[in-house]
Amino acid sequence: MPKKKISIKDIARSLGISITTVSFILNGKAKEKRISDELTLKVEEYIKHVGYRPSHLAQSLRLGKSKVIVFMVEDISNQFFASIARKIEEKAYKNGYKIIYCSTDNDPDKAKALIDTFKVRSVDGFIITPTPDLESTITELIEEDFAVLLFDRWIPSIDCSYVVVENEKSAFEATSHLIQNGCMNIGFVTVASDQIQMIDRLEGYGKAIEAHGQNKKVLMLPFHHLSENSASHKIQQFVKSNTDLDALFFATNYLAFEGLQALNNLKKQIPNDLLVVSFDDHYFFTLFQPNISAIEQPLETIAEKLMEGMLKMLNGNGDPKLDFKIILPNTLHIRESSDFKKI
Amino acid sequence: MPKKKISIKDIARSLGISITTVSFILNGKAKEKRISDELTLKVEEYIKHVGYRPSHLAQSLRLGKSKVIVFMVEDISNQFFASIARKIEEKAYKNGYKIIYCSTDNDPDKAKALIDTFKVRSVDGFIITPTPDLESTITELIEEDFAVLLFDRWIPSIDCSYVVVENEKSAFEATSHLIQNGCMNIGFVTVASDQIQMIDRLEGYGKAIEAHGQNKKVLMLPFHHLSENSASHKIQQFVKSNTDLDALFFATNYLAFEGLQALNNLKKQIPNDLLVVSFDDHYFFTLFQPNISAIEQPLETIAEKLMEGMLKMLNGNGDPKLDFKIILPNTLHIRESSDFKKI
DNA sequence: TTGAAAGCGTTACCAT
DNA sequence: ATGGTAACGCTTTCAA
Repeated sequence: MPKKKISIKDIARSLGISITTVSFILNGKAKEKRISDELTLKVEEYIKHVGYRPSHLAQSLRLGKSKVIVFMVEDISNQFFASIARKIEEKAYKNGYKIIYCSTDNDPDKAKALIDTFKVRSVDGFIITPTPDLESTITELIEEDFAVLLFDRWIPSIDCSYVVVENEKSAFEATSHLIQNGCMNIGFVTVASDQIQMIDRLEGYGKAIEAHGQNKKVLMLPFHHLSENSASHKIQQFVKSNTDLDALFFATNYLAFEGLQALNNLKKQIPNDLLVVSFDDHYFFTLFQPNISAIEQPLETIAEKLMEGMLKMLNGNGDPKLDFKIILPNTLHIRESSDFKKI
Repeated sequence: MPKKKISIKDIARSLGISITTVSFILNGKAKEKRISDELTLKVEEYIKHVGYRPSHLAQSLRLGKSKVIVFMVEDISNQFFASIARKIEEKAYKNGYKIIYCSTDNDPDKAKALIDTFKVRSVDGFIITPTPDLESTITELIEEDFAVLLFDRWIPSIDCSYVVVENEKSAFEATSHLIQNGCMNIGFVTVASDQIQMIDRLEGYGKAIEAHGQNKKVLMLPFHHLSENSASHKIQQFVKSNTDLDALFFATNYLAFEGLQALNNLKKQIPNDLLVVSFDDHYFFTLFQPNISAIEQPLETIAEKLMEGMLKMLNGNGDPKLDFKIILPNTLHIRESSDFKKI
């Protein structure tokens, strides 16, 4: 027997008072509206007694705000996104927001369809890792007064708030670190993608290489079908055909995993034959023997900033088009894979 | 300039017809209600023209269904749960459902608070990995006619649909496999928890050990504060103080990770010094050298069954208390860590 | 074949 | 100090 759902009206009727009064008390406006303490107390007790809970649905409809934030990422099962999801969740709930997630697979059509679904006036804000070709969709979103916050990557051509990390700088640092450790031929393994964070990482690598008068050796893996371990094969080819390679810098951790597989197949020793560094630290890198050097993104801070920005936009005191653009520094963890002294 | 939100009323007014007619056409009841093809077409075109989208909020309020499912797990950043989340998402969206996620950290109070939050009539169903002490809360949920589906673990004392895997059987198999490979002293590493799936795994291990007249060697790690690498330390102690140990069976993959760390610190060779098997396969296990044998849960099938069950309950033709109890088989992947022939 | 109106549960303006 | 009521956007019964 379903517990009978009780509404404000029921309360009002039972207590012989009006809906308005109950509503005022519920919303803490008892004092302001000068409702007697006596009645207030009586109502509050009754409410607790019958276990009344207001309907968020009705409130949302009435107030035009749903207290729902969409968290749209490339793939929620990716450790990086899942970790952020975990951290954001807490902060959101603490502020009375719920989070709906969805994955785009970096497919623009899917992303657009998803955004379209959510635009149907039932969400307040969007936290998005934009796929390519999303400029107009996002611009529309902003014009329609949704709170929009990009992260992981941003879109240079539009004016939209974001939270990202220093991709170029960290890639530059990591590459320089390899060079300082004596590497003369550093290969960079990345995916063929016009995602800005990938371009920035490549850029950082390139600048460091050029600054030392070395030559760039870049392996661009096709973006799709990476999962079939063709990636590992391709990396093997790359290493075999570039016999003078003395280091490998992976643009993401999943590329590094494939790469480690490849190096293992080739019986290459790390760091004796090749030094290794990867973007995106992972629990696994410290478990692996030897430990793999990696650039750690500040997950906690990213999540914090994300919620901070979102809440600011949502509670938008005044400025609706708040300019919230955050670029966070990373941490390079130098481990055994790129430093003989650590071995 | 926010695009003006357009409602059924606007459409009706613009076209000089009634709201009812528009609603009927929108809901595909034009034929049934015998509205002229002419008018139907006109309305449909107008709707497309102005880009009208119905308000889910208002529909939900009216229909008493929100098309939202809560996915409540122990920790959404855990690879296992994140993977299921990813797979469920797709199926849900395809059926017009949205998914709100939340993590309990296996804390009953948190779980209760979360459920309480969602009960506020704005969700249709719950997919839950129950924490301890949740019997009454879940029973209530069911009584209040929410669709409830447990997974990963279930609650023996209450009658509630679930999707789980054959924990005991697989643990039995894995243990037997170790015994067949000559192990005489198999240690079982688990967490001190009364989660049924953990108990079942221990049970499976125990039965296999007993069936061969061997002795049980169980290490129960405290459930909380596992992250500080005390777990690894404790496993080291365990291995050191049980010198005759010739195999380790980990009840979950994160325990295995800690264990591998520990074995590495102790300079133990796998499989020469110790064979290793773990519950819950992980990408990492095939990357690690040597590859680690593991029991793989059928993620895809779990997600499939979860959505299948959920949809059945939600569209509940007749039976509201549908008895949807699924127990899925796992796959034991025998790899180098437990089989000398594979090396 | 179409329309009026009630009702879902709120909030907030305007009365009293 | 408290109450009546419109409105949020939709579905559906009943009437015409």
